Amino acid sequence: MPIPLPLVDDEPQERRDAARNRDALLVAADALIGEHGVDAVTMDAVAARAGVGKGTVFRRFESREGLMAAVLDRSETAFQGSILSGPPPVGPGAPPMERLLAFGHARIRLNRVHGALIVAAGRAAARSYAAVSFTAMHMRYLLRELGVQGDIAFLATALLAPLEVPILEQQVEIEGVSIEGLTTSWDDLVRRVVSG
Amino acid sequence: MPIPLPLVDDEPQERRDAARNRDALLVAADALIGEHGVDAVTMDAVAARAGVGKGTVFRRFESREGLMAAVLDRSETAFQGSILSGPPPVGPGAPPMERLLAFGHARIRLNRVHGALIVAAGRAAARSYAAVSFTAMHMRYLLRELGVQGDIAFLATALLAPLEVPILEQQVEIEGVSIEGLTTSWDDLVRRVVSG
DNA sequence: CCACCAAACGGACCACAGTCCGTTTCTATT
DNA sequence: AATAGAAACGGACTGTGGTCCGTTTGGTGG
Repeated sequence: MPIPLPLVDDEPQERRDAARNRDALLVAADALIGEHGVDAVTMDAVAARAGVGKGTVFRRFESREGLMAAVLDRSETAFQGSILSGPPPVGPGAPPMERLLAFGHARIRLNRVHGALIVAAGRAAARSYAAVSFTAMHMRYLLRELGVQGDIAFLATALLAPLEVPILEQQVEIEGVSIEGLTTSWDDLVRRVVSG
Repeated sequence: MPIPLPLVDDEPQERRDAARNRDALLVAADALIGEHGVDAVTMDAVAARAGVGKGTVFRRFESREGLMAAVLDRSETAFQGSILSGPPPVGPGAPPMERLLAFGHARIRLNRVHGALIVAAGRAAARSYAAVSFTAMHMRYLLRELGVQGDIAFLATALLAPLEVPILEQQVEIEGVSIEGLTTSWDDLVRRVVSG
């Protein structure tokens, strides 16, 4: 009589149909976003495209934000991968200051590309795969490497804040700043904070 | 035959009933927010309370965000007043660095109090009485007074960004930072940026 | 005082996020 | 293979933001 051995896998394990539907929904959402843009994608449409009822969508993803966060997850995971094991200067191997600057540039580019999706994911993004906490953690790590004194956690937040989507949008769309201008200004900010 | 003389007042001037309704709607919204909190206030409820049709609400304020921005406007105008002509150190009279720090503290307090309303006003807040652009302008002015070199506009944005409502909320609600901790950390950030 | 009409009104109507609950499907157990 | 019960399903239903358009009203020129 083999005992179930609840090792790492303590989740009650998803039923086969549930897993299938989750995949189908993510594929459908991804496709619809690609075709019509994030803002035009409705939950009914996603459900219909995946061939499931609407209730199923909400059972799996809680809310529209939750679904968007799940879609976003793929690209965020890739981003994390490039930090953890990608080529320098974003990945390991470059000196901390170079990594820090490169990280910011990458984040700016990514936030410009996925802006609408990130906004649509809202606070659900923070809850799910913890994009927020991962980037903050990495930031704090780099600041520590650089020997920065003071409230590292807050300084990390403060350096990340101007890279947030709404602020980037304000700068680019309304004040007409270019991406290059943005990155060089951010570099300046980083140097001030680090050397301060 | 007197000519209409389109002086400063080039707006076509609001009709009497329209003005009355706009006031009634703002009063109703204010009251409902006070009674039930921002998130529980529906446009139907505001219309009913003001004794007008729903169409009228949207004619006046465009959207829910627009209405919230209009309600918010009062307190933002007061805030601006305290900067332009209030007592130091927020108002004029104190040395720039003191004013800058005091400004941040005031903004943090205000954003904590009006958080939900500010979020509900969303991007409409930026459009309307330009809370965003006013604070940014003031910030730039103070940085210039302090002789800061570099991209003043961006540095102003960067110092303002960690004071934004969602980031403040993240810090306070999730990371459990106290308001005092927040203000002293922000002070540190300011000193780094200014002296950098 | 009247007639005119642009502006404002109001509430039925629509679209979409999110809920509810009776029905179906999976899987563990025998 | 049969069965039971938990989990998942689906789609009708609800609440709310936002639109539309036929009706009313307030200002103006005669």
